Amino acid sequence: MNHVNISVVAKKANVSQTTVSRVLNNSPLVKESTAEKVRQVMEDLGYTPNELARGLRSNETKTVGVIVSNVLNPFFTSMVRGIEDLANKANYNIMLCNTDEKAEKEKQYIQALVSKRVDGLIVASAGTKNDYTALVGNKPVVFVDRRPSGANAGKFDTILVQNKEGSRQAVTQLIEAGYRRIAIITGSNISTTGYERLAGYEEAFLEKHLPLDRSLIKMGDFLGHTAYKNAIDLIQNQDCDAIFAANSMILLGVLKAAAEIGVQIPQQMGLCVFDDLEWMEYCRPQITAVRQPTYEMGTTAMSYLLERIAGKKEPVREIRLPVTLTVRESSQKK
Amino acid sequence: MNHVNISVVAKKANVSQTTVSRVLNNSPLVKESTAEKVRQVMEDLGYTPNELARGLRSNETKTVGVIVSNVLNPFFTSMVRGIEDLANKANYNIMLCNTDEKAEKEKQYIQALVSKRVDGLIVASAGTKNDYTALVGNKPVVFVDRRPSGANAGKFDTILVQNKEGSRQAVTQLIEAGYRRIAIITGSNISTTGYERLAGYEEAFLEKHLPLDRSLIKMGDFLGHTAYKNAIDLIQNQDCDAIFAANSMILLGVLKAAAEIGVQIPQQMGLCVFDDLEWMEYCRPQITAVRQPTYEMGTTAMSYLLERIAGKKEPVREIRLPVTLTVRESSQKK
DNA sequence: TTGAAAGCGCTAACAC
DNA sequence: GTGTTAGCGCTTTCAA
Repeated sequence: MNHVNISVVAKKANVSQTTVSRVLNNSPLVKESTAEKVRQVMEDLGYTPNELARGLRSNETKTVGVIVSNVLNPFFTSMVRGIEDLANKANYNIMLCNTDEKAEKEKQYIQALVSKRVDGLIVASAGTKNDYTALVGNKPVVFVDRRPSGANAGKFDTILVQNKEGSRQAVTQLIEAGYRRIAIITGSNISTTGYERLAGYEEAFLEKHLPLDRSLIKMGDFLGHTAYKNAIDLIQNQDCDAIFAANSMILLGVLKAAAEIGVQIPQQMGLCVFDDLEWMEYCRPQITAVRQPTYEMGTTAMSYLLERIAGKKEPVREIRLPVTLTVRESSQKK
Repeated sequence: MNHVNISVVAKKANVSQTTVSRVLNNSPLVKESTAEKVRQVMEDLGYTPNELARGLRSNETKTVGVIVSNVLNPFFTSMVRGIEDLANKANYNIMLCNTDEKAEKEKQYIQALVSKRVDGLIVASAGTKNDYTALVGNKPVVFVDRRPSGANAGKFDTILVQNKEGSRQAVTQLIEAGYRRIAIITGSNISTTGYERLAGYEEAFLEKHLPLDRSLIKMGDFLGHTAYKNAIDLIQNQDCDAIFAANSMILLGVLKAAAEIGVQIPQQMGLCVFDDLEWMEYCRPQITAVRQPTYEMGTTAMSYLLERIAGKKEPVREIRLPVTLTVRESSQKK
């Protein structure tokens, strides 16, 4: 901003830079009267410490990087808010990045953030190709939502949800409601979320001793780009009578397709989604959804990260947060 | 990360630090063969330039601060995505902050970001109490969504939408659809969004020569905290037959109230909202909404900011992006 | 309780 | 084309 730095303050206050620095860091080694005088001068001069210089010297920036696939996905929005709230409480700022699920973009972001010397990273991994240890060195990283399968991925704390279980419950409920040709539209099978949600779907059929029709499984992307097209195909050509959308971005595509074609939900087609949003309760038909503790995922990830930044050396943790199915109108055949 | 810095690279490559620095900055002053050698050494050593040191020296961090009231509001989510996309293209990172509309929190964020030497700031101002020039000095700031009325606020570029016009159109349509006791639930009257949307509401009544009933005007908050309670009161005690929600967070409270009380939309009550979200088109009843170009607001703000960072000295700009009303089921009495 | 001085990793005159 | 040198603004020994 202006050009008042620590030495200007020091001169004006007739003390050394060291003393000013001590006041800045609340060192108890400074006589209270001196400290008071220095603070007064700081105020008068409108002094703002340069955190770049501080960081350069002390190797901590009070900044963490947050890398998600797309903050427009309400799942990530809420997680990011959880992260930011805790970060703010701990006097940290966050740098937000969107990868759009592209491993290359993710890699570039990580490099940029490491160069900017963030104290740690929270990553919803886009892919498996990145070798995280090579990228971040010994900087702490917490993975959220997905466990990357790349090299060294097992060396970092990871926060997941009960994907398989949530998915199994949702599909089981559709089966019990009387639907039979139940389709799933999900994202890439490479990610934990992708294959675990698919696994839950398959398990539900197995448990009910029902046959699995592979043409009812659509693997697109979690960004929702291909969901509409997939839904159209399922409804028009595959004779499906229910769709399980593996996240809310996919659901939007399904809703669009259903509205266009004019299928009645839940009479002609059942519907269910992984990730519960507020409006799903208020619209008609209300939409059956698997709730994930998104905000808590964020706060948990951030609290883990803060512990690692503080130097915690305990073994790597992987936790699964619980999900809950809320059955609403869209999955109940009249 | 590790301890390889510019001098290590220089030694290993048998050149000076200057040369390494030049290679880093793609200076044309370096012989290609030398540059190639240096690059090779960098690669071998896994060298990552320290942006803190660079920023300290060069006074630019390639980082901008983004301050919104709440990223959970899809309006801001989309704007943030727009900002981040353009930032990424321009090789910038963003620091994201949520103020929850608290002037004090906003002030602390600004101070922190200025200390961290962001190159500029995009702010959806929480209040009027902050003197932005005092806070940011001569650092560029672009205001979005709201024009702060505080000291010196007129010195910064500002991106707004046609609040009054959008609101007027929405309420006019409700009137023309036959609703008469049309209520508005809006946020604080201090913000541009607050008073302009209210002004549009009032103008619609004036134009139609209809009386204005002050008991149908509820001024709560844009975070949506008080919307439910206000909606309950309007429906149960004020005999209102339509509600205009001044943003989507408020709409959720209204929907909740309507669902609980069991009023039929649009037969018993009309509904309309400022800010159009994808699901509003797919749920039943489809919700009439005023669309704002949220993503474009973000990219526009960021492009303005980049210009200012680059040193553009032109007069302060204030622009209004257009809004469009999409009439759907919720505002059409059968 | 305070200060002098070195140096974090980099860039930018200025010389050669 | 390349190197020498002096800081950017701060923290941190070490000494007093």
